[in-house]
Amino acid sequence: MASLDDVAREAGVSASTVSRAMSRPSMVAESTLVRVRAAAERLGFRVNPAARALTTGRSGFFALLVPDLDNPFYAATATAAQDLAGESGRRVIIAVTGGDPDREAEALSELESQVDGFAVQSPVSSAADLQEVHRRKPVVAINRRVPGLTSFTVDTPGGLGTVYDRLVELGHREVAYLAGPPSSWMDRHRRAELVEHAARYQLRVRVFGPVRPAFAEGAATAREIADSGCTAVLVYNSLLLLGVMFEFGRLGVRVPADISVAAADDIALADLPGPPITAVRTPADELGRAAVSALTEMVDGEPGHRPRGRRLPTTVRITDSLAPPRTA
Amino acid sequence: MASLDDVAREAGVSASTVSRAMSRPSMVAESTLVRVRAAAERLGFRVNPAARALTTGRSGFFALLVPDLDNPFYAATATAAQDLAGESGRRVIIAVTGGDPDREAEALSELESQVDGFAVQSPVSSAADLQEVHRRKPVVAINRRVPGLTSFTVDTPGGLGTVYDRLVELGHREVAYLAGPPSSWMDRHRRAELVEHAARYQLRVRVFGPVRPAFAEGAATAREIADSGCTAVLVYNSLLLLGVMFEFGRLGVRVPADISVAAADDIALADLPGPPITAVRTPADELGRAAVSALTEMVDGEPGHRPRGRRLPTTVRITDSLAPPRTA
DNA sequence: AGCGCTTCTGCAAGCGCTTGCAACACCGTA
DNA sequence: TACGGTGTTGCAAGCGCTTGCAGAAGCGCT
Repeated sequence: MASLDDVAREAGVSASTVSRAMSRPSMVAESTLVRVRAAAERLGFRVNPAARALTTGRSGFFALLVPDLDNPFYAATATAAQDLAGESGRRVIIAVTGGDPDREAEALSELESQVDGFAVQSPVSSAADLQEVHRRKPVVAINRRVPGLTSFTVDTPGGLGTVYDRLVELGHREVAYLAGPPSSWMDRHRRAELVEHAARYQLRVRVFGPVRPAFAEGAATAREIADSGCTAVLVYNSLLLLGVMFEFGRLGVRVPADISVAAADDIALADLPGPPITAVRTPADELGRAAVSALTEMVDGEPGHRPRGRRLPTTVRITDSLAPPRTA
Repeated sequence: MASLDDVAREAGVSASTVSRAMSRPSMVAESTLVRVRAAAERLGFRVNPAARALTTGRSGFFALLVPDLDNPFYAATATAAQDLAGESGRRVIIAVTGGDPDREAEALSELESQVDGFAVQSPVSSAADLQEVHRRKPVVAINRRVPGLTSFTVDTPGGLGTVYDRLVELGHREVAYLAGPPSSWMDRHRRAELVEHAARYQLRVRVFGPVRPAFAEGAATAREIADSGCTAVLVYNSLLLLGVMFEFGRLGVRVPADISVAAADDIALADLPGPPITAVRTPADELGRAAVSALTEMVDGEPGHRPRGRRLPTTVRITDSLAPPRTA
């Protein structure tokens, strides 16, 4: 593999000039630039990122920690993050933590010297630990608000509020909530919202789960929900809801005639044929992009600067998957 | 961040000794080792991978190129690959290519200097291009046999054969195949198998799709399949099949009374409640592990060595999702 | 002609680590 | 006692790049 020196020799200039031609072309005379580029081309030269990282202290990597990859929500975030990072010539290293605090901590410490910043999706570490890392490398939190860190969340509770309202309006009194993983900050948040609403409107809420947010888990819980007498069910995420509905189909439970359904995200529901399903649309990709762009800002901007976090708004799609309760 | 030198000073030895204590402890006297380790601990020292990469030419990264992350099959491969790589202290960089030859080529060339080897899942590049890269960095192919490269595939066609046999035995004459993405070598392979079987048994096969292997796409095609008069349907992957069955449920099409179903992988079907579904179980995780272990072998072993590829066997689960055709 | 500028380039040090080589101590053996 | 090992350590070079500094041109001005 050709090195800077090889190119320098080939182009008849010094290595420094080649280096500058590569990373700060504006510092180099047009004519030299052309010569250097030609030489580089001829030799098939590519800068060695490890060497560059060594001198600059920047690796060109961001790390994205995700609980798992099976969840399409995370997959979407990851994909979007990669794409945006690519635009500034960076890569995103995805580390799967399984939602396990130990693995998350391990990934953080292990990657600390290899990346320029962290985006932690649904972090399970303590705020203190995250802040600690943040003292050395930019850290942004996704899907959970962490004091002291730039955080991006989604206003799912707000969106769900709209759904509850509609349910109340339709006359539902007995509503099921199928909960996601207990480690999820988001899920806890939503349940709090639920309880509050319940109190306000004299809804009775029955919580099912918690479960892994997987299709099969949804399917496995469907019967229990159907038998519970609840006239509507809200589900932690769309994949789970598909599982639930899948099983409803097999059990002969009709939506919405027998039971109303809604999900807290929209990912897997997006292109479904037939009558649309009530969902709180959560911009997973935007979450990924926001995180990367915040990291980029921190790395490229002046040292102390910490971009503002945001709570991304959701849009709620109310459809005929919500109907008056059977007995009403 | 503490460096080797800092530790050396702290422990009262030379930097070389610290280096050896870190990477080849057996070369260092027990007593020194203890001292060095204590010093390192005290200073919170971690070796700088970029610096190490610079001298050794090894980054400790493998790259895994996948078409997309939404497909649970790929997600499973990726997760397994990461886990195994972790055992030898390596990381897997996941690059999403979208199944696009250009992006695949770009990822290959961009990552070439940053990783110790490539695992390319369902490669779409030409064999020549892949071999070219392989001349400089180990490359293993997953899900496609590439001459000159260690390749790992799954014997899905073989498994499907068993399913066909069973269908014929049950009296089916008109079978649907819902095809996956046209870029998929595997899919082409399966269709070839299908045609061959069809000829041999006087089956009539109707191909639907190709479609993206996503739940919604399956659901979208379900009606067409149901209306086609086929008495059985084989589906490219399990996620698609779930989509199909989901819609069947809504359409009132009963499985297996109205139509028999089977899928070419088992991922999303695994923990489903209720009567199991006929599937060719494809060991996605094993694929990921095999690839990583081959790469490891090439990197750690002697230069010219190229591990043998394998075609992983599938196990077929025949269940009551296959039944005699309605009209039979 | 001489001055201060700006623009471009090269020198050389250094990023943090690995590793071939040589130095040294210490051992058992001849 | 002298010798070849063996085991342990340090020296120093070097991996490929970046960057502060200073020198060399070239410029428009007075």
